[in-house]
Amino acid sequence: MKRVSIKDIADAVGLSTAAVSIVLSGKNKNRRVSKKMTEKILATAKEMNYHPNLLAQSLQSGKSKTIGLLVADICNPFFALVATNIQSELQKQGYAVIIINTEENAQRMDEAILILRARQVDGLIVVPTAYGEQSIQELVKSKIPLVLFDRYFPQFETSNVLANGYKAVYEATTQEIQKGKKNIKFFTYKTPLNSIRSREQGYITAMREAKLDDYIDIRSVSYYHIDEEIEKEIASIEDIENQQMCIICSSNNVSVATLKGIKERKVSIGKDIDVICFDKSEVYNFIDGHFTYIEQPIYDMSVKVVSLLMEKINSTDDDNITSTTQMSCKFSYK
Amino acid sequence: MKRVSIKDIADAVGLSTAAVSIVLSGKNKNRRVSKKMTEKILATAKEMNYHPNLLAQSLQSGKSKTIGLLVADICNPFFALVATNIQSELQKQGYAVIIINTEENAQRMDEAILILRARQVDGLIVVPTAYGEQSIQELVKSKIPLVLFDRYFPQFETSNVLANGYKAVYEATTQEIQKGKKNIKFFTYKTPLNSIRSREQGYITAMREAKLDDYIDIRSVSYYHIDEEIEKEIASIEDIENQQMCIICSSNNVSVATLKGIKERKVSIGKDIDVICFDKSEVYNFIDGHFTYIEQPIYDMSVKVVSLLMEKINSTDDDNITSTTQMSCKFSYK
DNA sequence: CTGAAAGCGCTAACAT
DNA sequence: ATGTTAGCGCTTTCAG
Repeated sequence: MKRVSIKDIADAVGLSTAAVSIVLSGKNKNRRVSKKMTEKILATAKEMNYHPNLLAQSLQSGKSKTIGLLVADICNPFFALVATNIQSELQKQGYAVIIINTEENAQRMDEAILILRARQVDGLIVVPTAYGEQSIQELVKSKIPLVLFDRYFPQFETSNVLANGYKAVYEATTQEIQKGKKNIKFFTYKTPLNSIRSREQGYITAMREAKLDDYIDIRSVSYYHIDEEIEKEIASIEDIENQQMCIICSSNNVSVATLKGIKERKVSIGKDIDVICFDKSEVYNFIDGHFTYIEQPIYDMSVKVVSLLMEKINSTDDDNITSTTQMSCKFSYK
Repeated sequence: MKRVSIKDIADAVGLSTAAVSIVLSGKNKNRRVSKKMTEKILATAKEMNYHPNLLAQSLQSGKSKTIGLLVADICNPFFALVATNIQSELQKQGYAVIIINTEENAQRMDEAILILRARQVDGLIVVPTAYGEQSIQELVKSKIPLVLFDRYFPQFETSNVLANGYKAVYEATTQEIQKGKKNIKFFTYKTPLNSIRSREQGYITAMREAKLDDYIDIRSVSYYHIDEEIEKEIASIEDIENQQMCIICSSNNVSVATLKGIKERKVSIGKDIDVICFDKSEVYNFIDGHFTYIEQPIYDMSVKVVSLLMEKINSTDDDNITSTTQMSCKFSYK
């Protein structure tokens, strides 16, 4: 069961490999090869069950038609959906995707970058991990087409696609304030990531603008124990049902943990307490009561990041214009 | 910013590309190259920031060190976790993974296979879609190293790794019967996939063995509307709280839909009604009451499928021994 | 209109 | 101990 190459076909039809290549790659617009021969080549190619070797094509063209996708945590449903969208979008354009899970670990990100560069990927989409500035700087210097997703480091000139979490949380907070709430807390986890931090800033700014500085209350737990620690935070709130309280959550895992914690307290969400969640989750269907959640435009963001990357890959000159696209979140009510 | 090749280094140190290749690929055990030169090569390689081109290596070796992973539905948390495990396992062995989501669509599976073969993948792990027997047959004929995961077609000689859903559901059903339950229903969706069907068989067999043929009640809904239709089924059950009923679910999406449906009915799970779920889900944390769920050994299955594939890839002769590994599920109680 | 030859980066086999 | 050569499969000159 030997692989059949262009040479085998050339031998079979009695032409050169060049002629066969031209025909099979559809570059015979200008009739370099006669119609008769074209047909014969096509026929024997089919007959011999020819399949082009993309590796060989890549080696000669210098383009692997492969994109590397580095994701911080592929089991997070948000990133899982993003990865799916990106993959399907790139596939349409003839690109394959190698996805690597960096597990929020800068060292694993370094390894992954090495692996992908060795494989001559044409570009990279990266959800950087915390403390990954080193690797990102390397990538920037290397001039490889690169777009960051969800997070970025302002000190480097990269192109970035993100949801505007600042604005979303700012608006959510303001809305609560206008409803008359004052006791508004922000639940988050400890991280330097600007995606999360800017959501926090949205909260702080809204509170300050409303002169509610004294009410600002940010509970920040360890990333590795979000569930337990968030639940502990909630358990520790006294008289929770009579506080006219609102809890704003900085991320999907914090949201789920918060909902779980509140469930234990037997308070009615939307009546005794307001909650504003980040990202959509299947568990919302199992919550009694009503609340607002902030949805990132996952599909649009995925499409955007791919189109940006394609622009970079296809731009001949290396002006390398960078841009940061902030996309608006949507509010939903459950 | 040209890529530096082995030739550049050869020129720099004044040796042949072959010498450089031997040193850089660590094949200098037998001192082909002098110690002095070895060091010089290593040094200039580092200095010139050399990185090997795996594409070129692949072309010449005929091994791409890449595995294709076809998954029927990557957004299903079960497969998401499987994909993550497989990827990380293969990465340890120096393989990259190209994951393609076939969306339970046989045609997309065909396309994916073409793409992956063109890229010369060394092997394939496939979660076949329903009605995908054609493509699987092609793959079998092609002799490319292949292992199926979660589902298979008995008519083809493939190696398969699956959870023993038959046994799990058989035991679960039997357990319920021993508890004195008779009114045991099986909720599933319409599909020819043997993974799901064999779970159903486990239910049927257990019921028959207990002479409960008359109680056999299988509700089978459309795959594309599991949520609505399952909920409708549950809504249609009269006097649900006094039936001493048990519902066994055939899959994770059916389980979640069932739990949701039951929630609407305000019956107490574990008291008024028993439920047995398939796969673990985050939503279980939000369910009041207690129930049993069946967990597939995801990690072990992932490791197994990788090791099987590696065996095939590394086996020189083409005896191509096929095997079906059925792994036991675990029962958990919530 | 067609074919020959070179070369992408690498390594295995064959010289020196 | 080191170099040379050929070739993996493909495309792109360039020369008929």
